[in-house]
Amino acid sequence: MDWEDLLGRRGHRVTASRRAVMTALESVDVPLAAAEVLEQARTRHPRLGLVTVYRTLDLFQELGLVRRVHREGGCHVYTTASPGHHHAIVCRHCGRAAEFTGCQEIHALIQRAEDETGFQIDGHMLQLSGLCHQCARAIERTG
Amino acid sequence: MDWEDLLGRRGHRVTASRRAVMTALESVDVPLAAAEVLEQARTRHPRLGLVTVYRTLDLFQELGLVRRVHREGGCHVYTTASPGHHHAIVCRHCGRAAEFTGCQEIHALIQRAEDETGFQIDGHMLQLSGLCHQCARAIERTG
DNA sequence: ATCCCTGCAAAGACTTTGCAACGAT
DNA sequence: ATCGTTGCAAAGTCTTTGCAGGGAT
Repeated sequence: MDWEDLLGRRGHRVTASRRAVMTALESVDVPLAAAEVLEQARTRHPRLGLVTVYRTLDLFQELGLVRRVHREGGCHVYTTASPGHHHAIVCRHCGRAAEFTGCQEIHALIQRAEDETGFQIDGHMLQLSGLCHQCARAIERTG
Repeated sequence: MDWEDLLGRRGHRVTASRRAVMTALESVDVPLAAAEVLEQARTRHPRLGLVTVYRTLDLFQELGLVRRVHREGGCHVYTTASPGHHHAIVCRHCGRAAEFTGCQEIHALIQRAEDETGFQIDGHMLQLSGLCHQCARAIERTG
């Protein structure tokens, strides 16, 4: 089912703001903070405000359309909650992102974590950090 | 090695504030937010201020004495940490936390990701979500 | 036309910074 | 005596709330 249909069925309206927020999240493969969603979404809908971004992300999360995860440094990031899932690698220097799919290794780890802790684990979010090839070389040169 | 010795060796001082913070964390088996640490610790050291709690928790975290984990609702909670690299999992329902050890599986995944993307990866953030044993059972019973 | 949604401003929650006094070594 | 540490106040970051006008249905 399309997310616009879902909104309609739950009595919510489909607006330009909401389309812009959803498009922003769909256009990148990295989770975005609210302020980053705003920046992205304003390219399509310049009148958009940060408050609306927060409210829209809350709504989308309630409907299961996006997932809210924590980021080191104190703010939350939001990502589309597609059933198929991906992991992101973000360059700490230039922000370039690469996507990395498949997590057989993580499933094994989760299995072990469940055994060790007794928790029933139903989701995971892994983000790798480091330097992309270009930045790693540039930094090597300049010391 | 005792944490007070560790502080000394790294050039940090052992103070009443730091003892009060450490005792507060050790006295409970649930992770505490900074404000909760303050409340606890003031029973032993009434002059303690919130700023010092934050600074002390930061220091302890750098030294690997406490672990900072995220809690739904926007603030961080701190818990005493056993040495070594761990990941924390927090129960989505009651907030109880557990640690699990080792991430050989992640290292294998990182190796593969480096080969595939050309990134030089030097860190990872893994967040598991789920329910602790008690909450999983409670929810099962109530439907 | 209805009433949900939006943007602005302001408030709120959590955390960090500046600085002078204090205290562990 | 030295210099790391503390507490207060103030500032900063992230997020939520109040309200009147605007837009989807």
